Amino acid sequence: MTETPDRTQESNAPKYDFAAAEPAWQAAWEQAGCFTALDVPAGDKPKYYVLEMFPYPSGKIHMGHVRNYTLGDVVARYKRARGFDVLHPMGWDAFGLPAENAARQRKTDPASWTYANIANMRGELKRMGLSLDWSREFATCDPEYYGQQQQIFLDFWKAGLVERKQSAVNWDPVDNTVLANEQVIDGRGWLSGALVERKILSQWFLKITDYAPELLAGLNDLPRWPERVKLMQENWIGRSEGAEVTFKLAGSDDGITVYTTRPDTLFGMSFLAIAPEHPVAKSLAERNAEAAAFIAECASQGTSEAAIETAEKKGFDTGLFVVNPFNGEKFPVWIANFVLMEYGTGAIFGCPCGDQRDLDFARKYNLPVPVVVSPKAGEVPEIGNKALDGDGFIVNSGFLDGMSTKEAKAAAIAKLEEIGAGKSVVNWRLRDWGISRQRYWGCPIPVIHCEVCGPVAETNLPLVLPKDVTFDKPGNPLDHHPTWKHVNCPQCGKAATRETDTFDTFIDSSWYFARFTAPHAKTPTNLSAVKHWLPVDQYVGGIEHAILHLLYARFFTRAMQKTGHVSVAEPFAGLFTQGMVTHESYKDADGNWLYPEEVTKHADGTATTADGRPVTVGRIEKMSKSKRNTVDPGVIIERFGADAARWFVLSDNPPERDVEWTETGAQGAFRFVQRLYRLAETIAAEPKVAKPETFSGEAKKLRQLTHRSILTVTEALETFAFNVAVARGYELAGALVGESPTDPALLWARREAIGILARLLAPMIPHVAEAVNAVLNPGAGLVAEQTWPEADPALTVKDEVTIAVQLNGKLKATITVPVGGSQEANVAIAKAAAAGALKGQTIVKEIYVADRIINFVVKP
RNA sequence: GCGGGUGUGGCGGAAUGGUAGACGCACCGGACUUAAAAUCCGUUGGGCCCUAGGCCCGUGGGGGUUCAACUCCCCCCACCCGCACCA
Repeated sequence: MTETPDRTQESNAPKYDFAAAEPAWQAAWEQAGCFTALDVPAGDKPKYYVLEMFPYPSGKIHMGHVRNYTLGDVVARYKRARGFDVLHPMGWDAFGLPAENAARQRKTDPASWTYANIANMRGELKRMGLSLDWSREFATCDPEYYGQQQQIFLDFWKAGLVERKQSAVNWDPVDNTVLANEQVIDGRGWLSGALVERKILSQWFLKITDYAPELLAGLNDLPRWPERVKLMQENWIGRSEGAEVTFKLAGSDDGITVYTTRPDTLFGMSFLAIAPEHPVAKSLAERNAEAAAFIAECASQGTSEAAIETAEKKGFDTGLFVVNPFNGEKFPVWIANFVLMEYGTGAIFGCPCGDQRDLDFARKYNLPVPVVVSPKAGEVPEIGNKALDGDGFIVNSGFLDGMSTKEAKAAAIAKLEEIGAGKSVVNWRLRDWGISRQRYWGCPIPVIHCEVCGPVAETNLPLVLPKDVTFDKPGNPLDHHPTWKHVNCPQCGKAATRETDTFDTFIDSSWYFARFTAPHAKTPTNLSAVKHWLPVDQYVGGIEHAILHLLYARFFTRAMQKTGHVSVAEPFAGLFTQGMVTHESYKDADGNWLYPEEVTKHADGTATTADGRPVTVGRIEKMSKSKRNTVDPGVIIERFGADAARWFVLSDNPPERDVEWTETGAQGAFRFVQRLYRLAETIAAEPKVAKPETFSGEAKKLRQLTHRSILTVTEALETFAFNVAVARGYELAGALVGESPTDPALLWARREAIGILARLLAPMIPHVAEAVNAVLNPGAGLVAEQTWPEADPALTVKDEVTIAVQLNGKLKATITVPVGGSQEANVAIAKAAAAGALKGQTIVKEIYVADRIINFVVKP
């Protein structure tokens, strides 16, 4: 009892104990059921569906998740306060390669690894205080989910949206395994190091190309999508108008058909090039060893378009010739590694003067470069190493001479049709969606292959993955399984084989947003629920998904609409794409990457390891495990609290840009949370006064700031300018710092300000907002259940304005005048204010923009 | 290679074609303290002039349109995202 309390320690302790408060407020929200929604709500509250891209359960949340889910949570909490009935669910994109890799390395099975990761990450997300309806949670690897997905696939099949086609995969000839593109490094298998081959397999496809026109046109119905995302999708779908032209092989009745968008340049032909997989190339390879060798070389380039296009342009002269239908001349046929079999007809005609790639190819193999396009009508320009790929005028081209490229296209097509050598066609870059994966940890494709009946639908869903699989040899464990694939045909009863491929995981993420509306329905969707909740009003995720995931989901939704599973065509009415989270990277003297916690930074800007070895501070890069420049959100939340972590990821820059995580920034956020609570305690302890009749001076100014803050924060939240909302929060809080006043009007205004501030910031820092509210109004309800503050219009109108006075556009003075003052009066004031600068100058012109600027154009 | 984006103080960034640098971080100075931390107050784009005060330069680089350009147009550079089997 004689112990003296350590006063130093006590005064050092933060007043706001986030570690105790945050879980307590989370429990209070849960108990009040603030965030649960009904599948089919009664009543007439408007609905708002907020969704963030669900995470892959890698084991721990990362800063990208913290940012993504905080952004979505701000929207969800804000919309709730605005009176919307909000649906804000969370789940797990749980199938995929990492679980199989973990199974191989650690001898665990993918399911238990995945579910353990989910359990851990669920805890971390809950600690963030997100306003999620956890009752809707599911993982895509739950049989309850993927069984419904199998049903959808069978419905698509019946509806004619599924087909079986040949397509190429990356084949590792040593491990006898199909490789993902990311497992191919510099053309070699990541584990075996063997040169990867292109191998053709029979696979399942969804006919996304049937919807190409709709997917393109539908972009016009998405005003709340970023323009750049729509542009990327438009280019990806790649509608082009051109012509198919058939070139007769010299001395044969056979021909090669090319697709071209430049029929106007047919007279500029220099060669014809075909893809290595083109039938003509293949048949040549059968009798020509050199051709076969070249084709094999091309096949070692891998399947990714980037790899093919960045590879050195190479060709093989087949010795064959084709005849140009316009001028009857003969041109050589080459096999070229940059011609894609998947695009157009797998063959092009080469016009070097009008296409850079063709020109590079012609220069490399010394092929002629006939000039047929000119920027000026009638002139024939010199072509160096730069092709004239823009619009212009046609020269040296017979009947096309003198026409613009646009006119010539139409004329050339008309002629082709007239002579029966070609026709006008619309071509799409978009290819059908190959959905077969030769892997275990995915949704089994519910098909049985019968020699008599062909492929037949599995009748007993869900078709569940077998658990007794081994990962001790390469390849697909489903295929290795001793019994799983051997079944009887559901139609004829004869012995048959199960499909051992699983679905592309992009399918899992193409309808989860629909399943969230009724996650426990016995059918894929509950129509009443999807009708009520879809489309998603605000979708939030990374820009890296701008094309594939979002396009697949748009297609899948249309296909589900056709098969009666949903009632809308577009899944996401609003889209926001966030930037990445970055951090400085560090290397030691031996060039090894170091984690931030291994690095000590010094005042002089240098850095060392804990034991004093020098550290090179590298570039700021996207947080990634390989560069070790990651910061664990769990550690950050433990040190600074969930609110501080949320505040920091919102504060430092606009959400669509990359954000750099910095220790000092996190500390700053922590201090703000503390300051806010301290302010509330200070103000709560001030005398409570009745609302005065009038406000003047400082009190009026504070009230004006408070009510303008309502407008500015509201606008910032509506437009995703969360960093601006944060700045306004700092501004209003800053106005409340300092000694407590005695003026009753100011006391009243301060109490009003801190209460409104808490509500304005609650979407961003919900825990401390509750704490502030509780200390100001003990016993009052939760902020999470309050409506959004409303500004008093009388306090938000500006009565004075500061106008810039410029000479020749350069600022010379500012004047503060009543809003709406007359031009005459304001110009007179401006002349007086800038009298010094105007001395000896003649005013040539006055530019007057009311309430903004006065610019005197002057001459000496 | 192709498609899409980004670039503003020491740092993150703000700015309907109209006062560039709001707000924050960091730094520096002051108050409080035996001291430190925390907190509070204040300074801070660069250069120049003799103070008051004023002048010049300045939004990746170069050109252009305009009374006025971070903002619009053209060319270039650097970095980032995507490229169909990573999610």
